[in-house]
Amino acid sequence: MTEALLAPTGTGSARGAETRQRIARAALTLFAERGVRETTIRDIAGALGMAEGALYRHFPSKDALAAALFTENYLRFGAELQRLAGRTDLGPRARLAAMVAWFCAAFDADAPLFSYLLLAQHDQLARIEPQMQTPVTVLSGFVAEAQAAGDLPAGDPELATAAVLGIVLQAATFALYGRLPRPLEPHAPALARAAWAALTATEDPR
Amino acid sequence: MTEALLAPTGTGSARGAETRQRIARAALTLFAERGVRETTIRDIAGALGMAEGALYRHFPSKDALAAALFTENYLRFGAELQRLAGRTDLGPRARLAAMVAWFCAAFDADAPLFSYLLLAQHDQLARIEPQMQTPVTVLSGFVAEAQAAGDLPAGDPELATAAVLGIVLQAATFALYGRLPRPLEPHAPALARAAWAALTATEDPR
Amino acid sequence: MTEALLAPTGTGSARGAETRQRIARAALTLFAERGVRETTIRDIAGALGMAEGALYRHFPSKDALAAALFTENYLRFGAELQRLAGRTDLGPRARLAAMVAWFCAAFDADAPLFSYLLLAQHDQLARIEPQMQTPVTVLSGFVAEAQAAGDLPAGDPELATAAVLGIVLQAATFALYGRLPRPLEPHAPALARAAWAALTATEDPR
Amino acid sequence: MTEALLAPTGTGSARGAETRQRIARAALTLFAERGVRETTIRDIAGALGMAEGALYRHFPSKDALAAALFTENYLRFGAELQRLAGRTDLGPRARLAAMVAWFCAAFDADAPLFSYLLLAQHDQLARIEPQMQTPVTVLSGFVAEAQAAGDLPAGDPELATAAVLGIVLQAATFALYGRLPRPLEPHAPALARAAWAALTATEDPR
DNA sequence: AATGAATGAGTGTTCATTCAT
DNA sequence: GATGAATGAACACTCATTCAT
Repeated sequence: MTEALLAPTGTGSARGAETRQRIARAALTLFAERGVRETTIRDIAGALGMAEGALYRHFPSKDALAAALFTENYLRFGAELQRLAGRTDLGPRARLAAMVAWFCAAFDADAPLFSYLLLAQHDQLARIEPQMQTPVTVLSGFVAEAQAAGDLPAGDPELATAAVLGIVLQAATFALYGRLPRPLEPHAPALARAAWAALTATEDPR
Repeated sequence: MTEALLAPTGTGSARGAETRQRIARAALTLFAERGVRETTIRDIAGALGMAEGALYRHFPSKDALAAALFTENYLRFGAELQRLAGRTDLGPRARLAAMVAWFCAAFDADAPLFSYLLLAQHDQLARIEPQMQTPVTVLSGFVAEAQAAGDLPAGDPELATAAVLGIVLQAATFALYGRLPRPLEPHAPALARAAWAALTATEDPR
Repeated sequence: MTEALLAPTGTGSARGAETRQRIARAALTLFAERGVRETTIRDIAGALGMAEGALYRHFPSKDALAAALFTENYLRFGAELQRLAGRTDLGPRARLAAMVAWFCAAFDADAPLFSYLLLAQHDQLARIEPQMQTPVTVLSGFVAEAQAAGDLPAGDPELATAAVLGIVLQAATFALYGRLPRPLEPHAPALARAAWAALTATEDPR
Repeated sequence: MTEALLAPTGTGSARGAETRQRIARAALTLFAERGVRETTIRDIAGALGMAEGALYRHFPSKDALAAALFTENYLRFGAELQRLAGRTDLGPRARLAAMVAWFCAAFDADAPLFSYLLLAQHDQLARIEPQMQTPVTVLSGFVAEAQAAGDLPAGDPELATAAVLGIVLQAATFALYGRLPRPLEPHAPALARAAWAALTATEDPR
């Protein structure tokens, strides 16, 4: 998961590509920890033990670094999730469980990346083209289709999407703040159960 | 809800208190919209039509303003929520529904405040003393007690808390980004249903 | 001449306007001496004994300062010259002499300004709208009209304009480098004579 | 004219000398277009399709390159001009005409070089030793001698030199900015006439 | 109380130059 | 000889904060 952090946009020299990866990694960690704005180029360079100016050989600006970090990985997350959402060999509940488990595994594999992409609020979202496939649109599409197919009770698909996404992301947030123990994946079955229950909740019994 | 934005810490002059309120309101709106770091004192002063230096008559620093805005309202949110959580005259499901509805109403009444307190990630959280009653601790306490009392199936109370909080906060996030229509309160019953379902979800049927 | 250096675009406070003038003057001197690019904000602030950041309250950027310094004064030069070019009560030779004398006086009154506007090569010229009246267009118009009216022998008006302008500006350049003594105005009659002779030069006598 | 751009100071390898020439040419073009300060080593290297570090095999620093480019060619210009000024077989007017024509031809042959040497303002001038023969000193010497010999009316020789130089250089400037069509050489006779007229202008007729 | 000019410590970025490969 | 990554000292600009008025 980590090796794909930043697509090889650069020169191609082995030295250069490796350095670019190191910069991306250090930046991501700091961005996730304190936010993009509160992370300085000096911080990143310091964490790597290199001069500030050196970073600019590998990406044109801090903004561009933050954007590349976001866009590329966000879309990759979307694609990976779509692969699970499209498993028509599985029933809807199993697909949902697979997606929930994927979120947990992604968090465990790279918490800073997960946090940067899914838990922080950026203006980076503005750079996402409306037709692109993101984790949110994949989840939303899955719910809408399942409702249309009668696999889920009718309801507002966005509200249902919010419920599923919220359950998963808030668990990750709790893990990040230490309210939940890591890794998150052991909790995946319970979270999937909760998510499915939320999706299938109907009128109050009276 | 709005009048209590910032407790009257100052001199006591009516004019002064009013000005302090106006500053708090303008700051909150900008903090919620763009974040604390990306809001300058000049921005706040400009929004109010006053000089930058004047703000320092009413609070000692930008950080102190951000902290006061957070702490006081966060704890007030906790207290208001606790009032609902403690309604032992109601059953657990009704209490949960009341809390979910309260979240929705709070969002509708003051979205910038809601966003600043509950959707943004700050270091402000670090200023909260561990024993203080916050929205999160109230919710967590409610879930733990209900599980202990047998009103909810046994399970990890933090995971269950995350589910409820996530459902509510992600709905608010969607509303903020325009994925859900406002106001949020009409969605409260559906959200409460989803939250209750998530709390009561048990083993996979086999 | 100097008081008009920078039109009062700013706040209006007496303090502020005066400081703006001091900044404009210091910047102009340094820009004329070493060029815009090789003058740093630190240089200007240092020459004034103030902090660098202070300059930014009075103009938005170094480029904007250089542009304002140029445009406003360049157009003012054009207007003052046009006043002389339009003195139809005088014959063409007298008008030319008046314009040459004006150039000399302008140089003597404010050599840095003269140098910045007329002797340096900037991209600032690009900011001048084509229809605006500049020293060059005024001179060119005068020559073209005089040729059309038969007051000057026919010929390429631009070439003739270049001759007059060159005579005056090169004298100023020599004065700047110490090849000619200052002030320049005592040389005005001789320069006017040379300019008139250049304008009226016709075919080689043979 | 171009081959002499930069004297072979280097190792002596044919390849090396050729590369040095290519660097000098690319640097000169950029220096003339935008100025020394606003041209980066990267720009030059980029224009040549070579790496930045490679340039340092051929000259010790950017400043040294700019200085060599200036000094050598400036003195060569002086020498070429002196050859014409010394043509005692010709009368003074013919010699002046030859020098004016030479300026025009030099501009047409290599406008970037002409511009860099004669139209831009550098500190490079400071590196010229006072006794060296430059275009300016040659012209000045010619005028002074002609005045002393009675070939020209008495007058301030520097003022007269400024007139001649100004006529020629301003015409080149106009050609550079597109106010005059290129090539310049067809204008040489008219410019020579104007220059001679300026040199021979005497008292106002009364 | 209020104003807004001034300060000073940063911030992102540039670039001539060096140097390991 | 050539490459391009790395350095380090600027540079233009920002902004929380102070202070004379």
